[in-house]
Amino acid sequence: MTNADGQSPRERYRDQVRAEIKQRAWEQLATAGVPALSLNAIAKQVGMSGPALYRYFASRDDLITALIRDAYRSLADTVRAAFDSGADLPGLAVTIRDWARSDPQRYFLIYGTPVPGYHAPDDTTAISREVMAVLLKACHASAVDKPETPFDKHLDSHRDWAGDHPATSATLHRALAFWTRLHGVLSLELAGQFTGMKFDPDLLIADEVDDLTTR
Amino acid sequence: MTNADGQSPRERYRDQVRAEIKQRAWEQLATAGVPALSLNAIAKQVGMSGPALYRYFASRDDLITALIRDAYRSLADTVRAAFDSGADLPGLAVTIRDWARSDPQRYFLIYGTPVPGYHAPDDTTAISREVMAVLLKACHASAVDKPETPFDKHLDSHRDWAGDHPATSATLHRALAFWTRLHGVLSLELAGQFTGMKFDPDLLIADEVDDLTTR
DNA sequence: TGTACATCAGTGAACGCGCGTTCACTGATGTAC
DNA sequence: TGTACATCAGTGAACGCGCGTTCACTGATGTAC
Repeated sequence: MTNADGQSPRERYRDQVRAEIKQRAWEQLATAGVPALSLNAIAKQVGMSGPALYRYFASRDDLITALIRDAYRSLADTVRAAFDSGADLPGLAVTIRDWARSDPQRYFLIYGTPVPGYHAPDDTTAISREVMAVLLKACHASAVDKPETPFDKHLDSHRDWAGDHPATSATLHRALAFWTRLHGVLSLELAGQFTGMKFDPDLLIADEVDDLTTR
Repeated sequence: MTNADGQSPRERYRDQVRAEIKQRAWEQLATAGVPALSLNAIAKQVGMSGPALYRYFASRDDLITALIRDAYRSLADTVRAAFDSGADLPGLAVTIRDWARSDPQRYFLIYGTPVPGYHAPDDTTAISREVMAVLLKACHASAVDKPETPFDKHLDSHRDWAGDHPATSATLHRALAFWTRLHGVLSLELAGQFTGMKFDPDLLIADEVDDLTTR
């Protein structure tokens, strides 16, 4: 028997349990970080025995991979939704910052310290490009006349990477700088590196993004 | 008996062994990351039994703390040395990037994903301020006329943090932006986020720093 | 210079722990006639 | 609608592992007279 979703009850149940496992995993991640993520601990929180988890995830790595994928997906959806409802670059910056602050460890799962040897699944780079595509559109919209820099010329010869986007070097440049500047402030903020410095990171981000589209 | 250093032979030996332990720890860190850092594995590499390490470090956390301290110290010394031999902001950027690339995990030990709950020792913030002090000096030297932004005004009321440095808001602002911009590009580069994008991160950094002191 | 003692580096055995994972099995849920 | 069978979620016991850490002890190195 299949219901309206085209899913059998068993499939629905599976998805629900998978979701709950991931939910608990996120909680554990938020409070103790990746290294402390333990399958047995998660199982206990979900209310079942350790081995039962293996019905839903093939291994610990498999679970983490799923979390990474979800993190990317969530970020891409958030950014796209913001853009679609008319957010400009400063707006996108605020959106991304809010998203990151709502779960710092999720942000770091994507952009944090890489584990030597570990390679993220291929499809995450596709989602990553998806985010960049939105940024490119937003940067295209906020065009501004600026003198060309050597880096612009450098991008000129490597533009293929952006795919089918009709992006000028200046647009590419702006998208890259938006990304790196935002990440620079945001990751240091989330890591607590600004503690005691008594300034509002939000204003610095606003200034950095503003500098990109004006001046 | 004490020698010219004011150290007894035993003290000298202790320091040497401590240094070798840390050396092996760095190697392990570089190839497997913090979570995989194991006292027993290090001991084996140094050529002694596991428990012997406890003569030199009180615990695993104690060793990691020492590594963090050394990382900060190394960065501060490197930056100061570069500045003292006349490096300007672009030069400092290159110096820091080289330092980071020579041992990415060391960089991430300082600026990477924070472990929830763990707090770095207090004196590291002092070393951190030391680095910032050099940046402030370098930024002071490369003064440039720019229109005042809202963030400049914001810094105006929180300037105390810089300590005794005679820094204007604009200088503070430039030092902060230098730090966050450099970290933004550098950390994404080291994390491999630019893979396949076919541009030279070095040029982006140069451009970002250049934008700070000109234009 | 030689002897008695104290210091301290390093060993090997052991403890307890929690981890990821496998396996044989039970019992409930769905499917086919 | 009822029965026979297949599917599959979940359990409990068990395995092997490597971890950090403690402890009692040995043997070498330094110190004091």
